[in-house]
Amino acid sequence: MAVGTQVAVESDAGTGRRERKKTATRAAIRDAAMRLALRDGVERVTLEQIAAEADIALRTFFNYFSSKEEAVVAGAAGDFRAFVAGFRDRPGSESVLRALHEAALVVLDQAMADDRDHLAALVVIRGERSLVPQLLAALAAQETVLAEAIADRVGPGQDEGYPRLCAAAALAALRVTLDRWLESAGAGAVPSLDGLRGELERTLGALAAGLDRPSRPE
Amino acid sequence: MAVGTQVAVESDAGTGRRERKKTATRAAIRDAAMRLALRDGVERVTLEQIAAEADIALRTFFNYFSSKEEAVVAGAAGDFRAFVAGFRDRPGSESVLRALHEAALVVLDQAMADDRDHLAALVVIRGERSLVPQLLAALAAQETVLAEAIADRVGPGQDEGYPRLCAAAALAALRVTLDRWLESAGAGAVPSLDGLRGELERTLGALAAGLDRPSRPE
DNA sequence: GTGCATAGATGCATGATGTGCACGAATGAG
DNA sequence: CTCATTCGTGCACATCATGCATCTATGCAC
Repeated sequence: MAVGTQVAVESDAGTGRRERKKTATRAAIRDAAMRLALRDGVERVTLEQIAAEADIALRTFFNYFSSKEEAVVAGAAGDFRAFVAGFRDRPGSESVLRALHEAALVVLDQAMADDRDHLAALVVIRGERSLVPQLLAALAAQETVLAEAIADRVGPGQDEGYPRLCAAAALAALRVTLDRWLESAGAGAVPSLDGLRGELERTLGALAAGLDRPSRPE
Repeated sequence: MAVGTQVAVESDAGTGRRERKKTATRAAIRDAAMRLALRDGVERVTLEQIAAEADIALRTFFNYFSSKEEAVVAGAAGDFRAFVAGFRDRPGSESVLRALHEAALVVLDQAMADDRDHLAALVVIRGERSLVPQLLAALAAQETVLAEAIADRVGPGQDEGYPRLCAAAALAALRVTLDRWLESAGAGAVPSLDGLRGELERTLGALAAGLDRPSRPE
């Protein structure tokens, strides 16, 4: 490898060649899984194919992921982690939901700037029922982390249950918003990012304003 | 069978012996899976054991569930469905969140009155990481149904995204509340149902009042 | 009741998944 | 260079999951 080979996406724990190789292998597997799943459908791809595509032994696959689904979802899961990490970095002047909103926008921008196709993962997942559980599990894992971050942000001595409730509701809101956006994509190509931004604004606004509604009088 | 043999929990589609046998078999498998999972741990139970316990052929298992996890989670999934169905039955005089709250209380009461151990499922699931995805998937499935029910309740022409957002946030809130309650159970026995009721009240109240909070000034 | 059409249960064969174990090669530390 | 550790790999094995063919029970029409 020459000097400035390729990019340095993801969290390349730059310490030592070993670590670098590991993250590279992990990325290779993830991308291979995604590529094949996109081409043939998740169900019709075998681990053997993925291993071959990533140029590793079948047995090695399990050193990185415990199932095919986990590998395919890994990309999206990484974005979730980035989102939560981004939330932590928001200035304390922003309220909780404001910070969540801004963090979401930052992740969106990063995803667009990145070469990897972040949309592909979501599109595949939406189309394949078997991936939903894994995606939700990845989301739930971040929910715990996010709850801690929220607890740190609002400080102690507050409403005991607020952090987890807020984390769960916020992630649910983001999930629904993203889902509706992808749905509206459906036929056409990428439907304006601005539409997504607007939806985000409205959704989180609704969370802030309160979710109750009267029933239809009739 | 004599006159009043046993109970009639679940949704015994009472039409014909065939349907009755099917639901009975399904329940037998579900209960067998739960019993064995509770005794030995989900991972250490094989489908063969479950099939033997439920007195069916291994192959037959797959006529009812597509995986061991699905069978174990089936009980909880049924409660979710009951909850959403109960929501539909709430009078139109109640606001959306009010109706959700009442429906939750009704399901709780039913679960307590029932002979089947509804808590067991949740306890097992909490303890076994591999079940989380399946549970979340079951919840997500009901999220769609709930969103439709909410849409019907508030009537058309409203905020386009409200039903799904509300459904997702409400189910997330219920999940978190239940989880916190089970967590607090931990050591001791069943920690007062009234505690759970109170938590529910506060959680849904928070959803109604709005979730934003200022960050810690410091 | 008789006979038919269909749904469900079962067995068999087979591919795919996932894990424990052991060995060898690459890596990093001294 | 030497050693300890980590990681990749092959092998064996149990389990999971599905498609196909077959057999049986059920429901229905008459």
